[in-house]
Amino acid sequence: MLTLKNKVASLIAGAIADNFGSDILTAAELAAMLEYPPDKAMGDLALPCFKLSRSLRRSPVQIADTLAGAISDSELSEVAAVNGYLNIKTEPTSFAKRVVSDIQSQADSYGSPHTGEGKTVVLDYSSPNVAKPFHIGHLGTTVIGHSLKLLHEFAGYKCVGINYLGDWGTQFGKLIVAYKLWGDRSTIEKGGVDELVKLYVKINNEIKAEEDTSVQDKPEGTPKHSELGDASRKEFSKLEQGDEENLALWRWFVDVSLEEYQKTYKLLGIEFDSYKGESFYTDKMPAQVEKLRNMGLLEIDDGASIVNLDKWNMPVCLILKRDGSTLYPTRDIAAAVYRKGEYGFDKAIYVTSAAQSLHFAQWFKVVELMGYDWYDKLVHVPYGTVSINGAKLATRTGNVILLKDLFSEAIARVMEIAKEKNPDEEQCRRIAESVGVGAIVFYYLSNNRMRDINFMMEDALSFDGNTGPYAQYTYARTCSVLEKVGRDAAMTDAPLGEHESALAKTLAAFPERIIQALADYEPSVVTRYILDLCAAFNRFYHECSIANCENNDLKQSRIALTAATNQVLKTALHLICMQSPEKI
RNA sequence: CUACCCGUGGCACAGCUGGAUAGCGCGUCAGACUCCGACUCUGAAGGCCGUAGGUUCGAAUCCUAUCGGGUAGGCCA
Repeated sequence: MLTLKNKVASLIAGAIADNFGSDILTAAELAAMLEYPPDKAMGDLALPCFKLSRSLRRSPVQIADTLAGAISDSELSEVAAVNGYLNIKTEPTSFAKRVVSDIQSQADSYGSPHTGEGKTVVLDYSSPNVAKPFHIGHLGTTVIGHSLKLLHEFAGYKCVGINYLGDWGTQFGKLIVAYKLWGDRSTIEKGGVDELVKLYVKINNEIKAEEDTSVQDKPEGTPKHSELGDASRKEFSKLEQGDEENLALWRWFVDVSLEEYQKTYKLLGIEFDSYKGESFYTDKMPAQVEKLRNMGLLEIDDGASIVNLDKWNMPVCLILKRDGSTLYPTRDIAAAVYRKGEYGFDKAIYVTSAAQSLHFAQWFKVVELMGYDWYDKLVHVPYGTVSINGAKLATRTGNVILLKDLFSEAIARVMEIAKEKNPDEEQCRRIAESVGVGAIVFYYLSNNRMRDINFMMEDALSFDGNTGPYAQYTYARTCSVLEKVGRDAAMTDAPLGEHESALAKTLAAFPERIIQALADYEPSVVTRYILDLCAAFNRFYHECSIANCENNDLKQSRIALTAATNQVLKTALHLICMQSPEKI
């Protein structure tokens, strides 16, 4: 695919060779030097010639002047030298013609860099803990992870989405005890994961109370103790040994939780390729521990087995507890080894909170020390923490918003508005789901993932300004216009105005934004592109009549531009987990 | 104490592989629809880019120091 930058870069490369007899810079290097001028009056592309000054041994002004006189092309209307900058303007009509015909011919694949063909990437994201609330804190990993999956698929990668469920650990011992004491099958069948959470919270409170009582009036340092805690450990140990009753309960808890998470995933249009959770890897850890021990990487420190990472300026990585049981890093290493064997990935992406950055840096290093040559294929993609309306998330104080509640609130608000326009209840429901959920997703994916996000309900559900509904509304508008005038139109030679050519330039920028989004693992690049495209289209739409345009050639061009916008918008919305309803 | 992340108009954020006059949205103020969907568009006010040095022809962007906020740091995940 020949982008404008590449084309201009090769023209410049040719001009440099002709006029300075130098080929020290390749077209690709020149393309990287090209930039977009701050003011469109200056041009559409610019080359600051300061960068060439040293290697060509001329002054920037001299270089710019020479190049300006040496470059001409049918797609370029003006090449001018201004204070050491080489400013290039495109000829709007032929440029737009090429962009739109690219979009028409490539359709759904327009914008794909095709860099992933024949490669596999596994993405580990969402990964909620069974029998714990699935709340707004999980939104980041879920939507960033899925968007990255879609982006990689778009680039041609074979993708494996893994939901690494938190489905193992001592919490299940607690849950089993709680269920046996206070639980009731039909209540849980009816109330789902919420009921499990209630049981879990209740037993944790009871254990804490017992522990506090146990040390009352005792000397300082007396170990805390609780009957329920003991019982829980015992039940978990039975579970580990394959006790049938406990295994059945555990399986059931997992199923009940998963069933509910699926509803949320369905709203987001997410499906995972694997739900192998922590439990799956329990029997795969000993081999890795053995390998570590054989390689002499393990040290015993205060009874625990660790890998010392002093040399890399990191705290020690704990592999085994004093009692010999495994830890988080152990399981992650075993999982990575398994996945490498199973999928032969070219890249393994983990999307988790930035709070876990050290943990990932540590076990990635351990994988390297173990001699696995794919250690550099592991990528941690962190994101900032979420607070709600300025306050931290806290289950205890009730400052949590469950994802299902968040989405139903959003859907309900859209329903209110949609009802007025759409009498058909079923259709109304579908629109409300895609717009309501889309509003939340768009809001979340609007900013740099590393920034801590303060989730403002009012802003997230707002319909004005740079929002999901604005983007979807713009898409619906393109559909509406095209329904009226038809989709089949090609660009003509009719001269274009500033709004048409601004739109064409924005459409042309899509491929490089996708490349950037992939390079930075940053879905917000796509979100921001969508806003740019919507703004360009809405300006065009407002100023230029499409259906009622009297000049038929111009009308054809405008229809073609609208169809191209429709195509690119649809692709882009999809890449950030948004639906694109044709009517709102 | 140590490491990482974030500090840009009242609010919430772009721009950060150095480049020409720092952008968008919300809010505020003033405008635009006999016209393809007004959930749209146009204009104005509002910022010495946390602070101080340094590198450079050129710094919001790179380096150093410092302040403020967040997160993590051996038996949780």
